[in-house]
Amino acid sequence: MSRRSGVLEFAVLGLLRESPMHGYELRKRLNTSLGVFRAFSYGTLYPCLKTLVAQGWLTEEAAPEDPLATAPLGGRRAKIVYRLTPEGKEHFEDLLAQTGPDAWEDEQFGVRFAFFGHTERDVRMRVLEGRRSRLEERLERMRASLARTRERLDDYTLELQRHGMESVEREVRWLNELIETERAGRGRAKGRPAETGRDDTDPSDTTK
Amino acid sequence: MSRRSGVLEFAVLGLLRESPMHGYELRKRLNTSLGVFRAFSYGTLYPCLKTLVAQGWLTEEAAPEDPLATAPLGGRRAKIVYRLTPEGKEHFEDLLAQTGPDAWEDEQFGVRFAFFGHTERDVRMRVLEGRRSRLEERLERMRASLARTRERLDDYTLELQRHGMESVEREVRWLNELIETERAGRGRAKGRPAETGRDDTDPSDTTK
DNA sequence: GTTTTCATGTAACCCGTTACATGATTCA
DNA sequence: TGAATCATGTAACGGGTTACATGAAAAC
Repeated sequence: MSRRSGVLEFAVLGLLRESPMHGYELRKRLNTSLGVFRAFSYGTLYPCLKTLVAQGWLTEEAAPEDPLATAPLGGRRAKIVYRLTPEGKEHFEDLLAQTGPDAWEDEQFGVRFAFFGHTERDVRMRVLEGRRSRLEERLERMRASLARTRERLDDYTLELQRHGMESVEREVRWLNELIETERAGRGRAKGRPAETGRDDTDPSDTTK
Repeated sequence: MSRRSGVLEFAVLGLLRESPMHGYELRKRLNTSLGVFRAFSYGTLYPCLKTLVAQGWLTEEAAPEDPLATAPLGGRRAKIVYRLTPEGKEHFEDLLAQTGPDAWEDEQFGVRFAFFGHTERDVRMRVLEGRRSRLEERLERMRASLARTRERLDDYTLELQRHGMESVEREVRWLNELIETERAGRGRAKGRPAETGRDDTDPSDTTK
C-alpha cells in the first residue's frame, strides 16, 4: 500500500486545513487556488486520500447535505467529505517546519511557497535562501558546461541554453526580492491576509 | 518489453546522428550538449538503447580500440559503441518532420528545439507557433482562474501565480522573437551557423 | 428524457529512479 | 596496490497517467 507523494500529500493536508472538502472539489483547487501546479488525476488523488485516512490524518464523512448520508443502506455511494484530524493538522505543521534540501527542489518549493501564509518567518527565510543557493549551483554548472562546449554547439542549442540560464537568473532575482522583503519585515505572515489590495504592505503591487 | 520514451529516444537518435558513441558518453552529452535537460539515469538509458537496437535503428559494435573486441572469449564485456543505421536515420528524419501537438508540450519542445539545426524551416515555424499558442492558452486559463479566485487567495499564493504567469509571458515573447527571426530569413538553418551575437555578457570567458 | 456535469473508484500501464552488482582502466 | 573513474547492466520500486466502470444530480 501507500502512495506517498510528498507534494500531493502536502497540498491535500494544506487545503483541507482551511476547510473540509470532497475529492472532486479538492482536485479543482489543486489547479486553481494552489496555482499553476500540475493537475493530479483522480487515479492519483483518490488512492492518496485513502492512505491519508489510513494514517489517521483525515476522516471520511458523508456530506451533511447528502440525503444518502443518513440512509442505513449499505453499498450506496455518497459524497465523501474529508476532514483534517488533529493528528493530521499536527503532521502538517511538522511538514511546514521542515527545511531540508527537499524543500528547495522544484516541485516541493512550489507547494511550500503556496503555504507560506501558514509558515513561520524563519522557516520561510531558510526555504527561500535554500532555494536560491540551489539555483545558483545550477547556474554555476550551466556556465561551466557552456564554457566547455561552446564551440561545438550550433546556434539553436546555444540559444536554448542561453534562454534556460536567463530563466534561472530571473528566478534568482525574484528570490532576492522576496528575501529582501522578508528581511524588511514586510513579509505577509501567518494567517494575516494583509488585505489583498488597498492596504499597505506593498506599493509596488499593481496587477489590478 | 519496450521502454519507449519519446524524448529520450529522440535525443539518442539525434546525438548518434552526429557520431557513434557508447552509452556512458551518450549520457553525459544528454546533460551538456543537449543542454539544460534532465539527466537520464543508466537504468533508463541502457534498456532504451537495447530496444532501439531491437528496432533496427542502432547497431551495437565493440569499440575498435578495445582489445577485447577481437578476443573470441565469451562473457567478457567490452565497450559497446552504438551507431545509427540508415533505417534509424530515416526514422529520426521522420520524427524531425512531425509537427503534431506533442511537439509543443514542455518536454518534447525542448528536444525539438535542440535539433532545430537539422530541421526544415517550415517545420521549425510550425513547432514554434504551436508552442506559442499552447502557452497562450495556458495564460488564458491562468488569467481566468485568477480572476475567479483573486480575493480568496493570500498574498503568497497570489505572488506565486503572478510570477508563474510572468514566466510564461516571457517565454511567449521569446518565441515571438524567434518566429520573427525565422520569418526574416535569418533563422540559422540546417548547418549554417550565424553569429552568436547578442550574448557577449562575459568576455572574460576562457576555460577551454 | 437525455445529455452534462458531478463524483468516486480501480486496473493496467508508463516512464523513470535507486540501489545494487560487476568488471575494466587510469592514476596517485 | 589501491582508489577513483569509466563502463554496463538489472531488479525493485515510485509516482504518476489512461482508460475504464459506475452512478447520482443538474441542466437542457
